[in-house]
Amino acid sequence: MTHSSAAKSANPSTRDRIVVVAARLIQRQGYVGTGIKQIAKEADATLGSVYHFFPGGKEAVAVAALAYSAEEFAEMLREGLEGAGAGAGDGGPGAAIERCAGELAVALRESGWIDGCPVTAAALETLGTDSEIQRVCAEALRGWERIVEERLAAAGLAPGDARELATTVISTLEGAEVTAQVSRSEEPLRAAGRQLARLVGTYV
Amino acid sequence: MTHSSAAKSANPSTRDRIVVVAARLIQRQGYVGTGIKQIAKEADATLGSVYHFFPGGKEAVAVAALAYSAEEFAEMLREGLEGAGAGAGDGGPGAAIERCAGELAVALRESGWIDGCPVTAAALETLGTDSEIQRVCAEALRGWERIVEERLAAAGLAPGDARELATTVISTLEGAEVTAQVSRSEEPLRAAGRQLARLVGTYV
DNA sequence: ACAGGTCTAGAACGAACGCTCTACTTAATG
DNA sequence: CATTAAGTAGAGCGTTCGTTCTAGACCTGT
Repeated sequence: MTHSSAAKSANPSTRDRIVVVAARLIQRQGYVGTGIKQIAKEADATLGSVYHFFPGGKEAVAVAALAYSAEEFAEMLREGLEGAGAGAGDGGPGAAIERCAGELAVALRESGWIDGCPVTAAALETLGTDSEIQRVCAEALRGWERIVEERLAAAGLAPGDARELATTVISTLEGAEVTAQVSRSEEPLRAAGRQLARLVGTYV
Repeated sequence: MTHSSAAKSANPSTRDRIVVVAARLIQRQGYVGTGIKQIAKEADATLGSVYHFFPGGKEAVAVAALAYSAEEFAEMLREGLEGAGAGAGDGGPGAAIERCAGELAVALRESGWIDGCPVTAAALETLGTDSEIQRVCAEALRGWERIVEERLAAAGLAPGDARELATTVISTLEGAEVTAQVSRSEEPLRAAGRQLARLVGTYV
């Protein structure tokens, strides 16, 4: 780790401010819809600073921003899932996943339905290209799946079941988030949480 | 219906060509990433023609294109689900949904992983705005949910269950499609299909 | 023949895009 | 104090964006 890796300290460096602002803007407006100049302005930086820290230009900024967003989301996922022990005392992994979906729903509503999944928008826009952005998004999804998979395995599921279920959990949360944003309602995420809990319940 | 509503006839009108081409381009590159001039060029039309048929400009073209894509997808969904009768002779609605997921996976692979859900990309990009595009995307999702809901209700599910399951099915397919595109693999859609079939099976 | 829509054709506009460039200020090191 | 690197600052490059505009081609009814 370097001396400053986009931490949310009280006095973030210029580079960190650029990464954090870019992450938020890309999350809301997508990769194509977010301009370098807008990033610079909202991060209280200048164009010169942006190109100083990211000689690779817009794509390099986006890669750093997406990696940051991905880790942020992974953290949220880990915290949300760790509450569920291996036993059934707290409802098991199904209840934990349902709780995660609920948290996502609340956060989404509080943001005015605009702060959705940080990588979906960027990933879809750059599908045709062979950009580095693709790789970061793919890694993010794999990483999130792995977190869920380990949680399910810890709850006693067979490795194959845990793997396939984890993939589906991430896909469902992803899709439910989009549906919730478009319909401006918590219900898709709530429904997805309940159904996922029911589905997980059929394995334990 | 008018005399020509973007039908795939042998001699499509200029307007229809614009709609079809715009639908495909927006599906692949998103709303912001697709230019009016690119649409005109690939549809063998001129800028003048585009603005003649769509005085509302780019947004009007996108609205027509998304409505067309939405109906196209709805058709596919209806055909995929109608095979499943009310009885369990053909596996029931769960198997039908799994078959739909399989069809999506094949079509996605054959397109080189670029022809995903026609409305997701556009919906995410225009979330912050109060554009008409939003409304079309929301209606599309609701329409697809209704198709699945009716299919589940016809299979004997309670109205409440059918509704909530339908929402989850659409969300999951949506998310699994994105995941499949990003990871360039059929597996997310296959897994989602199997898990959805299992989930539906717990109701019948 | 002629008038009046419908449709085609593309030049041109102002704005915004990503990016490059030079000039300036600050900080650390000999 | 001199030197060098790091970081800040923004004007300006060429390009592309969505849109507007004028002009011509085509068809139909009288």
